[in-house]
Amino acid sequence: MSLHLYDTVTRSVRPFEPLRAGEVSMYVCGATVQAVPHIGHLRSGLVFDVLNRWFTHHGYEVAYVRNVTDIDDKILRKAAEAGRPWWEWATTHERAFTEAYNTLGCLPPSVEPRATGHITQMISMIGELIEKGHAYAAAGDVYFDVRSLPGYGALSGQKIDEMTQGEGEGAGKRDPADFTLWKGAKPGEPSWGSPWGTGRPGWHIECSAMARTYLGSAFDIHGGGLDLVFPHHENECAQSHAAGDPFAARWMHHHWVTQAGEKMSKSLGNTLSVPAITAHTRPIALRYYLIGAHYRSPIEYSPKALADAVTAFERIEGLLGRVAERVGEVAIGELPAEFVEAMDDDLAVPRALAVIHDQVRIGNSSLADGRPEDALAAAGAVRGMLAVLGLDTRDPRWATAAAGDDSLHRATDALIQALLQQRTAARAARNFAEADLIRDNLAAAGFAIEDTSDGPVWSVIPTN
RNA sequence: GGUGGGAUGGCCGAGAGGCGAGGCAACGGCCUGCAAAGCCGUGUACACGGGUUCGAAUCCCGUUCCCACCUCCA
Repeated sequence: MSLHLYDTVTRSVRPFEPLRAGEVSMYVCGATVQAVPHIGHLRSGLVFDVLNRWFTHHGYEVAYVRNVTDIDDKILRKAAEAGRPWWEWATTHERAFTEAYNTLGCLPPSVEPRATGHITQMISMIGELIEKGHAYAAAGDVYFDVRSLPGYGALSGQKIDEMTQGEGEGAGKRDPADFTLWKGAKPGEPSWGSPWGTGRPGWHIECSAMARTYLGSAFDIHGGGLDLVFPHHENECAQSHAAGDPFAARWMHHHWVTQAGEKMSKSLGNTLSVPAITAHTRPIALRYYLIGAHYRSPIEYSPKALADAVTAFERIEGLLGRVAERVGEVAIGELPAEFVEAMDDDLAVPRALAVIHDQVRIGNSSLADGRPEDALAAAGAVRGMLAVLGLDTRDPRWATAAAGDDSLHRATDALIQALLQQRTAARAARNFAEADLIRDNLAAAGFAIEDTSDGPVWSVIPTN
């Protein structure tokens, strides 16, 4: 089966066919940089990172745009509360997001355009909308005329007359459902010049303008969190269609991270930052955890679930380490067919992980049964699968101080081998008290010892 | 009020008419001086009530409960 992906518009999984052969264009709504990121935000980055990697695996040239909303009401308000310039506030938090994405191994997008860098494009698009009769200026603001576009509401399944309300009052608004394209300047707020007076852009127009700038009027995929379907994506879609752009060929939305059944969000105060977790859990294991559920299912966060995931990942690492130690270098191998099939089926990562664990068991059995070549093959497949998910333990980005430095490793190994020789001698003399003392001392220092049929093997105990 | 998504064994989490995904935990066994790791084995799970069917966790009808979006939100 070829690559199939779920499309929010048709509410079904359908084959993926790129607009241009061999290329994928993808626009993802990134962060509004008003606060530090929590693991829910990172899940978003992770979902599209895995998709991006999978496209690359299929040989596509991917144009991946993830925007940064660096001007909005909350940024202005929070910066003011903190007594800091809004641009500094935005930059500080953008940096925090970048760091968190990097920590979890997200490959950087092709471009990360900022809203404030594209005011010109937004103004010209708003001009087009007014010209075409889909927008109107009123009292320094410009609104999109929702009733002027017949298909409005198709993406989210909303009907204008059955909605609770629009985005709120607004002086010259014709319909409560109309939304703001341009906000007239208020004293003390940043503003830019425009044909309708000084002001700043509304939220939705930035994505329409930036998607067009980088991906053209038509592109393959538009993605984001489920909560963006309405109003954000509905409105983007409306603007771009009204301006004459075919816009996104399909839409993908991921679920979020919940705690006690509720969505993790700033306003609920049930937020968990990335540093708060990486203080006790290795980033690669956190990535394994956050990637492990299907992207359209919620992840119910709990420390227990995270700890279980860490243990499960250590099982995978265990095989890789064991084979490397006892057989030899594990190269990145071919992907098993079932793995490819799972990934092609709307990114069924849970099933893909099951394939990894099956191979881990095969590898371990092979090792136990004395079939090193089979073990090496299984480990290679495992490494290949991990690599495509961004979980390759050998990728330099995950390197830790202990494992990353070759000379340090050699020195450590020499010391430990000397101790292990003493222990082996003690065991041969059936002096188990001494043998166990050596093992206990090494454990206290952070090294695990395993007695295998090939002799003792040491490893660093992960600090999570 | 409108629109979506859910409820799966002790826990997490897939699946979507027949063959018990996978992980974690537990228990038994093998291996081991003891460990650790690993391997083998052990579960009659699908919110509830009806129905369709040779067969339903999966389809249909009804019920209960939960969550989200319709205001900013990944």
